[in-house]
Amino acid sequence: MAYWLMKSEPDEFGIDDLALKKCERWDGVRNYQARNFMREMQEGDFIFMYHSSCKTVGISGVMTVARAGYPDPSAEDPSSAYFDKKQPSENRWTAVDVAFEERFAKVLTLEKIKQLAVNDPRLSDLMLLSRSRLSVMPISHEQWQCLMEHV
DNA sequence: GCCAACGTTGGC
DNA sequence: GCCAACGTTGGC
Repeated sequence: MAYWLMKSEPDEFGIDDLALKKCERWDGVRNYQARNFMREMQEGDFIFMYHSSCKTVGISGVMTVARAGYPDPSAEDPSSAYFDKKQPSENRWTAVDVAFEERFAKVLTLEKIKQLAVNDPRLSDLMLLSRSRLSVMPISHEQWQCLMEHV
């Protein structure tokens, strides 16, 4: 059992959208490190959904991995915004399916997480705070518990 | 909308 | 294989 965090822009697809749809493909990731983490995901793993580039930035809820990594169909689809123009034939990219688990009553904001990290050594190596542009990252069990205590 | 951070591309 | 140019992410 592993824990992860994935970023999404809620104007595109947020926790409310997932709550309605229950299950959705998570595609369009075009960064190697993020992709490699997605390839490690196992069915049943827990994922924080993180809302970025929006009014209230932070963790908005919990998802689970419904289907482990598989070739991302959007990379081969010329009509997709995520079409891989360089190498459409050798699908380099990975998608997973995610299932809705929980929507937090209040977003656990980035601001709050930064505050918590000042005093709680469990959060000292949270990748969210050190790797600003990484959109998929692992979360340790300790970090997960610590963050859940403040939801 | 600005801009810092940083990943990717491509010339050499 | 270096590194400058370029493009994208994401907080503010």
